[in-house]
Amino acid sequence: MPVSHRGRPRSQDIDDAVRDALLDLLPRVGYSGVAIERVARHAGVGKPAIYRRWKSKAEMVFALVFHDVDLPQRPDSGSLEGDFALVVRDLMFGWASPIPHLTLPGLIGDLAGDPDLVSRFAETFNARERELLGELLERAVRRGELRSVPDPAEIHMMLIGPVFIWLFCYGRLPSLEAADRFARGTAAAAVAMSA
Amino acid sequence: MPVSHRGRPRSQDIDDAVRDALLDLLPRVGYSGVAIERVARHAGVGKPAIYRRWKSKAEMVFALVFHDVDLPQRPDSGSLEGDFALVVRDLMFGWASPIPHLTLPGLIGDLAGDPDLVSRFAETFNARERELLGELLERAVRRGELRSVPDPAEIHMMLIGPVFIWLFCYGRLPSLEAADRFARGTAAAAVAMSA
Amino acid sequence: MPVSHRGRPRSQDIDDAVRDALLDLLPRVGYSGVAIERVARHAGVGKPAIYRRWKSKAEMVFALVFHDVDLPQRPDSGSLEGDFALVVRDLMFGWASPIPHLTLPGLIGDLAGDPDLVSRFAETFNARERELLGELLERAVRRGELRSVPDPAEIHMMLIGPVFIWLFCYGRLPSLEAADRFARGTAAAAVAMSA
Amino acid sequence: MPVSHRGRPRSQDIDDAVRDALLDLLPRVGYSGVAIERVARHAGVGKPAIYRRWKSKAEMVFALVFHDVDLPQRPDSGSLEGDFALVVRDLMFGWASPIPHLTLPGLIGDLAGDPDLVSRFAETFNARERELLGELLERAVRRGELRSVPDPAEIHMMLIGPVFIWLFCYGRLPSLEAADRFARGTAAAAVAMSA
DNA sequence: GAGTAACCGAGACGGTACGTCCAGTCTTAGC
DNA sequence: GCTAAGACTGGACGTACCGTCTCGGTTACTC
Repeated sequence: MPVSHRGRPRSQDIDDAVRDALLDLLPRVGYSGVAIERVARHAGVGKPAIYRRWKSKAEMVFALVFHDVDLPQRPDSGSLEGDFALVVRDLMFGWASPIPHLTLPGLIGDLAGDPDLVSRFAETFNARERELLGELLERAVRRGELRSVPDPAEIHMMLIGPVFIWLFCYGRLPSLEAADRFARGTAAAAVAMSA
Repeated sequence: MPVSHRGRPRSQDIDDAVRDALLDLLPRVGYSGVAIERVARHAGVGKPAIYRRWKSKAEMVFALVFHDVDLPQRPDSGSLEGDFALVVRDLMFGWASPIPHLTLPGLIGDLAGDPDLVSRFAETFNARERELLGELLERAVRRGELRSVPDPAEIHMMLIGPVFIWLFCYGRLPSLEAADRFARGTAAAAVAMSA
Repeated sequence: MPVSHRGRPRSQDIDDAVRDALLDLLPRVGYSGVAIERVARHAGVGKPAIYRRWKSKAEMVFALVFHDVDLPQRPDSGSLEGDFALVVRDLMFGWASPIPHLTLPGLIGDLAGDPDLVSRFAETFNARERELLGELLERAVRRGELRSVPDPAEIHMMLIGPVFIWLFCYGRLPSLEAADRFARGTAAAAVAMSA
Repeated sequence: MPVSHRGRPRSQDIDDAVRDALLDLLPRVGYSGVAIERVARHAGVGKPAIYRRWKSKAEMVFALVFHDVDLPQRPDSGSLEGDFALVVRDLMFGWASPIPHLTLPGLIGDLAGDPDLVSRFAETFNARERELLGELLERAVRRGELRSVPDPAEIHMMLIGPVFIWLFCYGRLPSLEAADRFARGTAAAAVAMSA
């Protein structure tokens, strides 16, 4: 059933132009170099058309860049440690690719000012990941590696936190060996936490 | 031997005024609300006097707020898990206090633009912490909990990463139980990684 | 016979609400502070309802404020000079009252863009005044002060022009003495122009 | 002795570019079509550079367009009426030329909001004209046409007022005959007012 | 007296312009 | 010779407003 609109409907063309402009600008000038005015100019669009859609740069970037990210399928590697290793590698390569690399830290820096956006970020951005983690942990329980399923959110933080720090506070990717060590360590941590 | 300067020496009064102004502004307006111009106005100082000392807001905040942070003494709790628990609690309460809480994510967001600052941040900010962690891990080796000392930097990331995510991506402090679970998990991870 | 309309007739309530809103806003914010949107908001009415009635702010203000101005009765003072003195005083006090004072110069400034409105303004706003002036001049002819009746429009301009300049370019009312001097001078001018 | 400046001096290039842009835009789009933003864009200059120089559009237009207007020399025509006729014709053609024609009414409309600008406008714009009128009236006294010199400001208003009304309220130039009638009438008025 | 077509009011839209804040630079004077 | 202060330029901010368009609903003619 179509929703009834009260005034003039929004132009899809503008949505598209803004998205294109943003995805063009982000890798070239980084999150802090993206200004609403610049996006508007680049998209050939007025600023209020953007402010009508999103109430801040953070909101816009979140909606257009991070909202609908699809997570890769992760095959069963046969062990919790192997499964975690795949997750860590996906994270590393996902966040090291230009747009997330240039966007994530700035976006998180802007989250401070908008508690509502924080919760949506937490929910939307991580929900699918936690769901996948849940499945993965259940497999480990079935395998007998874990006694019970720990809170996937906590495992999630233990997996992404170190990668985030490494990338954005140390400015470099962890080595593959280090990544595998993380995976091994986190697998052991999961065991300890599920006891 | 003191270095000989050509020309007028910098005024210590200005350093002090700027530091005071910054520490007054940060908790009131947050990192993003701090503008060089505003700090200068608040401190009754010209902008070039600030730009002469630090080349950006990030640099200034880093130098004045994070550079000389002293870490608390951490007694030997008798076990690796207990030692980690103390570290995690210190982190939680340290980062949750107003200035770091309002400053860290924005500062990390700005690090992206300045690779040099990233390294200094990594070195300075974490060096002492890694040193303390090293001692703590050696104690664990002596106790027989660990076979060898893992890279303190990696353990450091595993401890601070999840806390960072929790605080700044989820917008809330972990519960004390969760913090202790982290400590237990990370202790197990250290064991696994030192094998 | 009333004209037959196809469709829904205009609501008188809206006309009234708009007039009230305009007359409330004008003295408070001045001509330039009156925006169609603001009038509409103040009147609790949609903008198109206003645009459907008048094609611009100037048109609306002209129609609602200046169209139906009634001129005061002017008794026969016994001499052309005395009659002119009354006209000048009426003008002075009329234009110095809040709404015309805040409205006239802005409205005239906007006339530039709308030649059609200029003519309606010239016709409507001044027609009655010219008519009264005509009577007054005829009285002067009958009295023998003038040989013939000069063009009332020209006399009109000579009476209102200096008052306009004084009020809106010099920003103050002429003194009563000056006003009387104007009247005496213009009476002499009328004599000279009717010769 | 050159005045000592404390900070960076203003760029003459910007003054020139803004003046050029304004004088290019005014005849093309009229006073109301001139926006600070548009002038800035046209001049390739930032808006604050304009706001630093003039606090409003009216101020800028007044300063750049009307401040330094030179009045034409007016030869002695041999009679007060003839002298007035020349003044009226100068006014007519001066104000009918594109820039004043498109600018004056809007500018006067904007004066309302700025009493300070009103006085400067009154002083600067009219001072020279009043001075010339003073000379002209003294000539008439010497000729014996006037007994004494009336207030040049009042004569000024009687000359420019009707022309203003004709041009900007009636939207057309007076005929030359009408202009001459004005001159004759105003000469008679001056006689009556100087008695 | 139901159908229909025109017109209505409200509100959201796209875009221009507003006036201000701030980043970063330049100029002059002082130490 | 470097410092300090102040004024400068221009990019970006977030908002008010303009004039238009879409929409559901009302009204008066038509059949």
